[in-house]
Amino acid sequence: MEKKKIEEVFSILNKTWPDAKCELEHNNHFQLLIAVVLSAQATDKSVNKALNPLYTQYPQFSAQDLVKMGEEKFLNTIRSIGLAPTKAKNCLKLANMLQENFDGKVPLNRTDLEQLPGVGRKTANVILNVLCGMPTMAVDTHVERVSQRIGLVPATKNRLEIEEGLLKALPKKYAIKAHHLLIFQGRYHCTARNPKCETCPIEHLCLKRGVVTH
DNA sequence: ATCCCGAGGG
DNA sequence: CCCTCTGGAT
Repeated sequence: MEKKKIEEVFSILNKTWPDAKCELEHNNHFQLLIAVVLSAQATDKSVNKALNPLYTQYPQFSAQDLVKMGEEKFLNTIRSIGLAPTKAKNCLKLANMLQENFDGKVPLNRTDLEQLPGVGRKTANVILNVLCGMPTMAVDTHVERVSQRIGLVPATKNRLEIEEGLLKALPKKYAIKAHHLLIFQGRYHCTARNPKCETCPIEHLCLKRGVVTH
């Protein structure tokens, strides 16, 4: 898609969702990291629902607190989230690694983040974007679907290609916010099933134009 | 390519 | 009932 049209897409998305931001509740870096790890193949609503009681009771819940709590108890608090046993195991190991290697703090660079269990490129990109204001592009199910439907980048299922294509095509003005604009478009409008094409604010710019098949 | 796997929506 | 959700590790 031409640069001018891409700029128009993000301009409209920005007007549609001026307050687009991370919707995972957290009071500190560690809580956000845990929330993002738990959000894999799960809605942020379900993650907030499971973590809210914990974070309300312990507003500064930290890596040390999670280690003290233990895997079994933590698993019970997150049971309502899909893939819970794997995630609980990863979170405990992650908390231990933070204690041992990073003074209990969340490392704010890609290399260290991606060494942590349950943390891959997408999660690292979210952390760097939300906590550091870095212009990263976390490509998840929403960003992949939306950017492919609109035609922002050439058709591919390779998420790294999509990430690089988007970063190259993005107007710098929206470099930091773009990720959340695409998330909101995907979450509330360009949904996987039954997308609301009839009332889509960028329908006239979309490659699909209401002929989405899946 | 396949496995991990619960709630919510349609 | 079936599909989807801010993926990651093997």
